[in-house]
Amino acid sequence: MAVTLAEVAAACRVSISTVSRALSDPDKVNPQTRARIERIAQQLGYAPSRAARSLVSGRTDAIGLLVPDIANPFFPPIMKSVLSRARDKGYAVLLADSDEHAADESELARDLGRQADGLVIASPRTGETELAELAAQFPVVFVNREVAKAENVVIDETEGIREAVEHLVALGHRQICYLAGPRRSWSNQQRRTALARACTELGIELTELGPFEPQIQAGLRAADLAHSGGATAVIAYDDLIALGMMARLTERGMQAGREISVIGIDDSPMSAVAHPMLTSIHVPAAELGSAAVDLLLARLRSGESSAPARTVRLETRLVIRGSTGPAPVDRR
Amino acid sequence: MAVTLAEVAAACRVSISTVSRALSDPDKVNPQTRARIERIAQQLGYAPSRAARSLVSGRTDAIGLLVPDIANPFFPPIMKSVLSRARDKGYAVLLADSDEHAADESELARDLGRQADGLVIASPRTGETELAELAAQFPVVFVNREVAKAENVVIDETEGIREAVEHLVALGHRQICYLAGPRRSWSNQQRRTALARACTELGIELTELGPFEPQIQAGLRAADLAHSGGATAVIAYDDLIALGMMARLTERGMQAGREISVIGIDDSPMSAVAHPMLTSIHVPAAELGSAAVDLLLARLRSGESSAPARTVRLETRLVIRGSTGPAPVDRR
DNA sequence: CTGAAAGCGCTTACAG
DNA sequence: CTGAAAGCGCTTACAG
Repeated sequence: MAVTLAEVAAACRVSISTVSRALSDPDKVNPQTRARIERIAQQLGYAPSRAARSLVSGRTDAIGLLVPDIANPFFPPIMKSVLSRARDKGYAVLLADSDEHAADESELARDLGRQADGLVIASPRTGETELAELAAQFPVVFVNREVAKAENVVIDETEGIREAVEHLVALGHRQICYLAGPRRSWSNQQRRTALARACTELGIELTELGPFEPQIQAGLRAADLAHSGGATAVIAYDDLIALGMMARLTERGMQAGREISVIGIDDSPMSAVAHPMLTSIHVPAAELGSAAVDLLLARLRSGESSAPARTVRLETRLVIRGSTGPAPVDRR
Repeated sequence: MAVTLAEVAAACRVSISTVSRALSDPDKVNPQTRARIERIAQQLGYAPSRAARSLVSGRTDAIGLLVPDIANPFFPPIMKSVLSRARDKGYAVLLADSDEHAADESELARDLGRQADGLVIASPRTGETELAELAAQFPVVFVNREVAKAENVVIDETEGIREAVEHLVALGHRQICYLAGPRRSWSNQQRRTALARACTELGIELTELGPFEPQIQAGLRAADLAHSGGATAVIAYDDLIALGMMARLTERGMQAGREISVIGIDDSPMSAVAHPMLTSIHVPAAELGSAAVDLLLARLRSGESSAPARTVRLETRLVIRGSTGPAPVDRR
């Protein structure tokens, strides 16, 4: 079917080796014959067999990307930057989605790992031990989770969360409710810890509801719970929960920023759709993806063991919009 | 590094051929030795080299998926169903995103095609001729676009659009404005044609604005244009434009379903976030993806030429929510 | 600068 | 039922 090196060689009346060199290591070949070979290869529509090349090189020139849920708007921006960075560097991307099933992550990752040179695993829910095993087996970079001795790209929400709490305090809120994400989520732990510290330092009372799945549906449920609980301000685990909460408030004739203030985390593009627009903690999604690819490729280049595992930490900041406002007087 | 057939063979004291057969064609091998081989292969953690297998079989067991923009919520549900169906059938998925650049599609598709057994291309913007060339070069299934002589899975919006127009007529609207999508978009053509016919048949006046990019931002712009144009109802090319329009209306103190009715197309999950919730034409995204994979694998199995190209057509229907309401009396 | 040859890890007729 | 051998399409020392 496809044109092979042998056919090009025959057409050029040179050996296979020469064609191979002319195409992949041009300096080692006479400029004139090289030019001729290149021309003829072009005419014949020669494209090297990936499988053959891979068999001898031991590389696949592909990386695997594992995500818990493509439909969660948090991930597409990360994925897009992974794709574009990978492509720039000559790598294809194999995709898998665990559909939020922690139990499937390991198997999916292993399958990907077998077909790729390395893996980028976003927001894994799997236990630390299992992830460490994965990282021992394949070159892996974790995104949005810090696994000991592995390479990670994480979000440092300390600053963004502190800004959020200060913002609420300035608006007169004295009690904040955290709408927790999945119990086993690493970033949920990070966020609640950062929040607890900020509240303590600023002398604010902190309560918690949840856990909630990172889905709009869960946010609807959260809204009624939070409101009946008497909170004047909530910070949600993510934008989806926050947006769901706002939708439910509106449905009940209330409005975020008036009866109750709502802050999300992620600052996904959807924030602009809600009314009022969602105040959210901005997470640099694009950098998350490109940093992950850079880290992974650096590791592949350095040949496994050499460099010590690194964790890249990206900053967050608060983006203020309409869903936060003064604490209502009667509830303050 | 990885365990090879030869190592397993040595450990079992049989030939490579026997190990190969025991593992991939068990019937051809003595049950007892087979059991022993399987056990030892397992112990050694043997996993066949994809590259080697691919080199002899000529297959990659991967399919390529090309999408114009992962961040557009229309695509993730389709992608998820492609991923899950492909996995069920033992195929990996290579992903590429053209970032809405029609000019890059062909090259991306060609690159994917070289590394996969076949391609699923969603909503391509490229010209018909070029797509036909692609389809001649690789096994391809187009999603959301009908390319002559190729395999396609498309949406038949006739029914959904007719329901939408009937719905608006019942609410007293007599003039509908279509917020057009990208000029070269195939589904934009489909939608405006279906809309024109429905309006003619129901004696409704149809105007058009645009083209607009399928993004929230474009919807904001569309809102002011549509409102100043005097329309009492709009049908947008997709949910993103519709949602952007609603956000802008709210910003200006108006509300969809009151001053102006808004209908989207796609019925993406985001529809539930807006207030009021968006009336939209439901598109069966999951079926779109699985049908595409089924069609592609059928083609791969049948070995190219045999079966004639098929087009699978999926039905749409209107989902009524709060963004449509009676035509305002003063403008009617 | 160029060619012959070995080898990457499998699968699969072909003998036995 | 099992083994020896050829071959899939490349790359890369090794000679010349």
